[in-house]
Amino acid sequence: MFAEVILKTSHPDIDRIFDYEIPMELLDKIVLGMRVTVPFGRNNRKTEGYVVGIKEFSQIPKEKIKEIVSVMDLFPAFSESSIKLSLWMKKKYYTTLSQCLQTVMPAGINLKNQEKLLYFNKNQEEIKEIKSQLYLKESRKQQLAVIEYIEKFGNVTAFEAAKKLKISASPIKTLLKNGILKEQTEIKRKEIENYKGETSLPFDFTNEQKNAFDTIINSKVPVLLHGVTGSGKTEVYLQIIEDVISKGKQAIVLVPEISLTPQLSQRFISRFKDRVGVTHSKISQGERHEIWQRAKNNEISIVIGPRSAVFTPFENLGIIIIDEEHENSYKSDITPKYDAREVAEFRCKESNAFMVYGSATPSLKTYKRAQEGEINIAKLKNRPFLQPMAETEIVDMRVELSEGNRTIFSRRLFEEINKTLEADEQIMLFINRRGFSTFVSCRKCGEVMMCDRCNVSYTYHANEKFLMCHYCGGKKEIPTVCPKCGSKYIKYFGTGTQKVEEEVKKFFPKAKVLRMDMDTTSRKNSHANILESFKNGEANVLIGTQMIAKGHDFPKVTLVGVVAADLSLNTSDYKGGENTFQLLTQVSGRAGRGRLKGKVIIQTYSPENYIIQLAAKGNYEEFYEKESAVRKLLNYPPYSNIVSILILGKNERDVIEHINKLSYIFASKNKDFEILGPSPAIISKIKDEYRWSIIIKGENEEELWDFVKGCIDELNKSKKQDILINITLNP
DNA sequence: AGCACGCCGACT
DNA sequence: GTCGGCGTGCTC
Repeated sequence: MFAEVILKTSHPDIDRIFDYEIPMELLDKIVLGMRVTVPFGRNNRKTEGYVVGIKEFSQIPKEKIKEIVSVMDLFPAFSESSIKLSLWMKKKYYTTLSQCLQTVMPAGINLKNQEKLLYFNKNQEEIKEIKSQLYLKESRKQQLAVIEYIEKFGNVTAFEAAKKLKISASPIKTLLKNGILKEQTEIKRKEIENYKGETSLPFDFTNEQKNAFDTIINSKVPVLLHGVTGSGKTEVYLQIIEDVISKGKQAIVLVPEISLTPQLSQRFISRFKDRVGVTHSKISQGERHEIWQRAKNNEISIVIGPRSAVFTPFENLGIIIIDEEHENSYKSDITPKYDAREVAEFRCKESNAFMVYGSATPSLKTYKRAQEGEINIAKLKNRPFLQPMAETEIVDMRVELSEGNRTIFSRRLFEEINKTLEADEQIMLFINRRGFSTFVSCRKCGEVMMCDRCNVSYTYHANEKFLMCHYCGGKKEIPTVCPKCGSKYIKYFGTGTQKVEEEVKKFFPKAKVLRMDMDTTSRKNSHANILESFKNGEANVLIGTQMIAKGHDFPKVTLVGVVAADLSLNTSDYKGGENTFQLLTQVSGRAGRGRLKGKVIIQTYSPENYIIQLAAKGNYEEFYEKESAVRKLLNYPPYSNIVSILILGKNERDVIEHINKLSYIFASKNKDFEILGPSPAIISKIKDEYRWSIIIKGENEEELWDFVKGCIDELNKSKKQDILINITLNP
């Protein structure tokens, strides 16, 4: 018998099947999905490999074929369906099959084998008794030796004990089988506690919810559940999952890491108790592996987690729900750069499962698909248990300036902060800053310096003193007066959380302020600590970035202030508008979550901007119409696909030389793709590495991908060693 | 990716 | 006459 093996070593040249003979003694152990060690290369170096096929005959000349050395685990690391998924990912995300298999494999699999230790499964008295029994039976002296070894040297692995005592694994296996010893991973896992709290019962559906439920369970294609915050999406999820698991199937719920709050998991746990497994970045590799195993063994039926949970190895998958569908975190930023939404659709199609996208502000891509009938849609427009959405007010900061207010707070916001503090209610001040790039705008008329060609803001380069469009690479002098109104108040825009904190302390000395951003949350758990102390009322003002916008419930917050909506609107990429709409809608949802009515104040230099106006009204449909018209006009996604190619290296001249070469290859082969650049990346240098990029737009994703891959392959032929090439689809 | 092979210039 | 540079090619 022969095994088809993919090697762990990930390089395009060796990312193919190698045939190995299965030795007699391993015949019964080697099955599809097993991790094995094989000799590879001239030196027969021991290499990790994955069995992706088993066959009786091999085409490879007999003298070339080597034997598998050993198996790495007791059970296969992946199934046939995950091999199929990996093959699909390889093609879709331009990586090696080896990388994809490793992504699909259980987290912490290496740990498990190395760290499994032997423990006594009986108390001291019982052990004493067992020892004396063993002593009487001469043939089991080896078992006795194992027990005495553990008593003397503490918990060791089975492998270690056998080696030290120069015995086989068999006596240890017998001890395990008879329940005298048990194996446990060294990483201390929390015992899976039986849920003792109250069981939450299903709510009665409103008509809208009932309709949504019916749409989902009758749909053969994904369903977009478009529901405002507080419209009861979660209850719909819960009851559909109930329905799915009652049929013996399983459910995966994906949420962005940031909104995976204890409240949310608690809602699932109190409904489904120990049928639920929750994963997130804070849990250990050991616990992750535990959840993976329990899912595989059908001990749990529901897994909630961030994007990697999409690989949960349920064998009878019934539904995948992707909450907050529009979030960027569903895209992996490391290779393979998979999109959990696409992986989910693939898995659902394969196993005939339901698929739900949930969002209050769907991505344009998903909404477009719904509009075109490619997927179905269900809407939830009412908030059955909550106050109506908070009242939203837009304040024109240009007027503030012209009337002599040069502070970062408008008079209206100032007034409302005072009122809220008086009433002993809470305030959230939100700085919707994204990334690092800064733009230049006129504080008198609101004019923003933009690249006409690409409809994105010019990025301000403080060191070199010029403006640059990072799409087409176009440069521009920084104007000294506003080209539109002639005012001299034209300058780069940047307000940070620290500045806001200083100002709050200056103007409202009595306020107790908490600040949450990258600086204050770097320490472990400080994120949760800050939110907790705000919730407990230890402060009355919380200042923060995106982090504070998502998912949290603060019943005492009645005022939300968006200090400068322009910050996320004028970013150097085409998604600025979409992101701003989503963020503003989300922060607005933070006000008035309890019994008190909320108020939202949005400060901006462009109050006439449709994004800000429609976000204030909560009018998604009109936002979609307007924004998608702009995208269509400028040939941006979802009406096209964009590939961004990034070239990195320590030597700037080499980087530029490579990007120019690539640019030449593109130009010489190009048919009808729009090619922008080369230009320095938005962040042109990170950790001493220079970064240049080229952007290509094309209508058909596959054609564009193939074209780019072909050109990159050609560049690779003459590539210097220390140059890295990074390509991303629709970044 | 690793690793050996192999063909040229700078040394003991 | 040998050591070591890294270009080329192969790995079941």
